[in-house]
Amino acid sequence: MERFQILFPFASTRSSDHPVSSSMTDNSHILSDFKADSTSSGFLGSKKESYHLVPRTSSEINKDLNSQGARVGIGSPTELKAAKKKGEKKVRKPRYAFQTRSQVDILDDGYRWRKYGQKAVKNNKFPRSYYRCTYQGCTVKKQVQRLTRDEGVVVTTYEGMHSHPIEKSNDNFEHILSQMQIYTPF
DNA sequence: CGGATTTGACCGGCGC
DNA sequence: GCGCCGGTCAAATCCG
Repeated sequence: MERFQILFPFASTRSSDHPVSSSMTDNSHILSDFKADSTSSGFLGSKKESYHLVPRTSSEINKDLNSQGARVGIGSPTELKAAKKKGEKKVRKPRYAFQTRSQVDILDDGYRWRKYGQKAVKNNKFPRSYYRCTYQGCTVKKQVQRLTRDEGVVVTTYEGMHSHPIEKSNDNFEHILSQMQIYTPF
């Protein structure tokens, strides 16, 4: 349960013919940016929430980069303290943050999302968008935010796990393949 | 007409 | 206790 890659077989734009191109080469600096920001940016750190990044050795980071591009796993319990209804949801929800180089904010992962909010973020000129999975009974949420520092980078934070099948018809192999190319520089 | 967005209001937690 | 801030709600609006 500590490997979250399965959450994200593919991430891409739905209708664009060309994948998220851009450079997978400067991932290294993306990661370091991420870390640097965590000290002062509004996204991480700051207050309580403290999504502290899992400590990694540089070699591990390298492995990650090799496997999939920048990915940051975060296991910070967002404990919702008050079980508002009947004391059912005191479950801590780990959040998982991903960084992706993309021109567009909407990364379609195969699930259906309904936007339920948008807020301006401090220290960031771009707004953050809040989405909820529309599958009945599914409470998975995600936030999407673009970095001011590098507007080519989109940070997606997932909260919760899907316990249902993907809603999209994934029979479009060509599409999937084109998505996979993103992660395979060779 | 029904479902998804938009957008300002609202709310709870935390720091001062 | 008050005000800021991040997150959510919900009414109005949009769009197929």
